[in-house]
Amino acid sequence: MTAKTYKRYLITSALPYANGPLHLGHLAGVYVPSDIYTRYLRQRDRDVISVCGSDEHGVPITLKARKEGITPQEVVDRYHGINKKAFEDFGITFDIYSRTSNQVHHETASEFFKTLYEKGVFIEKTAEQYYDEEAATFLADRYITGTCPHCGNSSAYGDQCEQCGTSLSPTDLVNPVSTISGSKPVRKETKHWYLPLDKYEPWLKQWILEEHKEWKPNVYGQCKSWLDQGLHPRAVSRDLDWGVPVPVEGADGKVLYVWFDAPIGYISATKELTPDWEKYWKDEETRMVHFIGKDNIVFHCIVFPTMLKAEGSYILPDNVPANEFLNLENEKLSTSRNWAVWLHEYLEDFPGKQDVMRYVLCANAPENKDNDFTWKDFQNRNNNELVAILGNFINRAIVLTHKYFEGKVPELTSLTEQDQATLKEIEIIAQSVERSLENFRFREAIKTAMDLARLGNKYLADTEPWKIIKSDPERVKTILNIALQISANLTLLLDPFLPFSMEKLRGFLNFEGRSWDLIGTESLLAPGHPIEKASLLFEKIEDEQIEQQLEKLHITKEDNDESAEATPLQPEITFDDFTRMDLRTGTILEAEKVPKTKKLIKMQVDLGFEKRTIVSGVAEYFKPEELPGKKVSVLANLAPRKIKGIESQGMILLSENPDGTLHFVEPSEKAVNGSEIN
RNA sequence: GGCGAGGUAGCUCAGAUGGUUAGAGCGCAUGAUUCAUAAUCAUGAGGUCGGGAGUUCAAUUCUCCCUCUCGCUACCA
Repeated sequence: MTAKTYKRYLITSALPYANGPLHLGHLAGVYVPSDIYTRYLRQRDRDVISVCGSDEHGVPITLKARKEGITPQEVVDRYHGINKKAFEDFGITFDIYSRTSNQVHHETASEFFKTLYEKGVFIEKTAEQYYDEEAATFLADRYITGTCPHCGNSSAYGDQCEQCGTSLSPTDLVNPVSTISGSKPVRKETKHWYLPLDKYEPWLKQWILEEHKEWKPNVYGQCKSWLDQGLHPRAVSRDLDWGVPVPVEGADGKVLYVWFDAPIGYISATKELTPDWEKYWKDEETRMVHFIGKDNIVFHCIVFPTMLKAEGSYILPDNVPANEFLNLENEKLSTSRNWAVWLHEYLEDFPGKQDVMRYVLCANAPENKDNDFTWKDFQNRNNNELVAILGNFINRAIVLTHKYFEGKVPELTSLTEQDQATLKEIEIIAQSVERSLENFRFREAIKTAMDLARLGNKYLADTEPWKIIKSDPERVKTILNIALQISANLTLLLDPFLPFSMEKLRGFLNFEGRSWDLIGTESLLAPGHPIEKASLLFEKIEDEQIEQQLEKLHITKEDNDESAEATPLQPEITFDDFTRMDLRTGTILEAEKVPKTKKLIKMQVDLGFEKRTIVSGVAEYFKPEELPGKKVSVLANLAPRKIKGIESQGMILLSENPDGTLHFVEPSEKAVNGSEIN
């Protein structure tokens, strides 16, 4: 809660990375809340702009381009287009949806770097890195493959071995190879710039831990965790040819690291939007709010503020209402496993139902913890809430008006106590919604807003106009007038949440009012004002539609299980290569968990001619007590390696299923310990 | 293993600087009602607030330990 009042608002929403399409998780975590908040502020006639755009730099995009044989620009053009359209289709109304590959951004980011550079903010460090002489370029970690020093996988990447999951540094690799030219890279010195986050630690502690105790617990806690662990300088440049070039002499072939470059995208988008951009970024009377997912907390709460602080002339975010993650039918969303509801596919299956999804995602937003999206819940909320409560109330009010008063708003005659209480309630509800929105409690806000429709239903049920129309038509005039005023108020109150449906409802009512301040007014519709015949605001979603969606996911799951993308075959080796591996049969004698680790088990393995101690990371799938007696295959001549202080003398062979489960490669019972495996 | 977040009715979630009968929506049951997309309205049944110990006159709310889920981090096949 900010005691301070602000003149204007700058809303930023996390820049989606332009190497894939958007799914429900993105919408629920970031864009629906940010859009609701922005629409609300606009409706209050606040000076507000909402900026977003595609994050288009970074190594994954260059890799995707290489894989598909197109340029990085072509990759980002494609997804920028798709995602921009998806946002528009869902009514996410950014004032600008820009992109970091455009010129304004390049200039802005470049200038920002230069300012910090000239102020002497950065630390310069020179380190050895692999260089491809044929391609005349330094190699990003992902562009180098080689043999993993841990598991012997010969196609490990420079940053990680996907076979054993170890994170690596390129210099760890045995026999490194450049994936660009296939040549053997050489080590060469290269200079990089680092942002000394550690120096800003005291300031960050004061700013966040003391001055922003009102941030959400998940955000505050995450920041505290980082600050308590101690911050380290972070490199802001990379050797890569895709990105914003480092604007310093002698920095050829270097670009700004994508995390440095991306948040500046908020600034450049604003610049592109308005020549007045500085008043949004450099005036203390602007309230800046970052909408992000939890994966971005550290960048928006620690790194970017540090950059802004170091630059000196920018304001800092006042709040960062980060959401947690959304699961789908009880499983984590996953782009690579296609476990997602893609925005464009949703609209194909449910055309015109943007608001239904907006509603469900807001009502069940992962505000405090990870939440689950299920199709059944989607159907229930649509049928029981949007259709039964909201749509039905509107329909009742309009149908009755046509039935009794030829579609003209009847006049308000005398008000009973209940009438007055009902009208008063509108304002109370509106204030409550307002409070929730100001505090970024969107699920509470939408629930409260729906109470207005509930109020309408209750009012009709209590006053029973259909009963008294014959005995007291004057009274019915008042009743329907109030029911219609509630409907008009609903268009105002629900507009931030359900913009498409409220547009439609305004059409039914021939109502043009948009201002939030009108809410609570009891004469939004003048007596005699004509309204249209109602069509349905929301329609029921049938079981078959839900089953279809579940079937779709079911198929995805089967595909994943069965034809799980076969990992590409390793490069061919010779028979000699093979014979260098000494594989033996063994039996596990004892096994115990290595203390203070999550996955490691220490085993004694009988190889017949000797006993070995082997440490293996299988504790997540096997209990130590079930291991003794198990036959295993052992790579016996692997160089010993110290793991958690224990020397592991060899490696036990395991196969890994697509779902990550591990299984021993078990020789048959008849195999004698120590026998060679050929 | 360390750190952070979370574990509250069948489901999805609120809440409490510790204090009388712990809340909402959906679902369920019963009743009312028919203007309405079999929609609505009322009433009700459901919870030893993850488990254990401690502090206190009093804990679901504070402290400690344990456990489960998610994330970050370390270690790692």
